[in-house]
Amino acid sequence: MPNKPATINIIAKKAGIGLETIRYYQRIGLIEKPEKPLSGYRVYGEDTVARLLFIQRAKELGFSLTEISNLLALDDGSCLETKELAIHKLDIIKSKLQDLQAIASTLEKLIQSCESNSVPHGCPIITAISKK
Amino acid sequence: MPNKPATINIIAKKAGIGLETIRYYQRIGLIEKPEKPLSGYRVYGEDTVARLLFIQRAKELGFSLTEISNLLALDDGSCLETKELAIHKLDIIKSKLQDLQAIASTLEKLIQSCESNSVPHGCPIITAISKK
DNA sequence: CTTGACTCTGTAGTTAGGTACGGGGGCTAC
DNA sequence: GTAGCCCCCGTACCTAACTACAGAGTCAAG
Repeated sequence: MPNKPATINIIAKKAGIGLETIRYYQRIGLIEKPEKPLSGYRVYGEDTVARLLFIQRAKELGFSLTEISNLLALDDGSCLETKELAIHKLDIIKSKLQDLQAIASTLEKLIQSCESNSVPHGCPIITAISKK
Repeated sequence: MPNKPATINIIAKKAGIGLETIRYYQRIGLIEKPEKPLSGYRVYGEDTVARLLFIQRAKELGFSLTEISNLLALDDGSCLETKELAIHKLDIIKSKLQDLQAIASTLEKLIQSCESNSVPHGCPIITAISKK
């Protein structure tokens, strides 16, 4: 017996994703449905798996499904626009990083001061962060 | 006439937030409603404005409202308990930082690869995200 | 040929974080 | 004393990204 036809559950496992999620992506047009045999189950190709893996990876990079949809639509050559998107995303991430670094060091200091002199009543954490 | 009583709309403007959002925060217990005069409008204090500003800031840093609720709850416990929770929060922040740093450096590499590639055919960003 | 696992389609529910609205009443100025 | 804001409360609606489920069909093994 040759390898089984790749039905939706098979590619879901290959892509490490739930099959309901795949159907959801189909509904919103993020991936296409293969032609349905007149009567039977749809069969998927490796390209679908690749696309799903791309989506997963792009999600990890902080792209929304809408942005991913745009990215995929740009695949026919418009490198410049893709770069713009990536740069924009990087800017947002960088400023988030700075904010987080600031609060991390603030928290670190507060924890240290908590260790050195026990504060009698009410920890100053809230106040300190509010004042930032 | 002295300054007007701080009704919900006044503090909404002070905190730079919609009044519907404030009511929502009240519904989910993130902020308290001041006592309502037997018949009349609720009046808010500066502490509410401060709390709202804290919430705004913490949200910008990527905390969920639930996490913010926990952060705010730190204010009531003993210093020891507060410290424990602060340390836990710091751990969370640090791992968020690592994730964001990983994302940022990946994006940076992708953008660079785009710059060094002069072929307007098959964007390296798309290609790179597809692999891995 | 029956059984059980799987698929298809459509629709409904979920969580997070709001946003909007309608009916009722209070507050203030003219 | 009434016009025109503003507030209160409850409820409904919204987007994103799923997640679940019902009912019908299909496939493959025994």
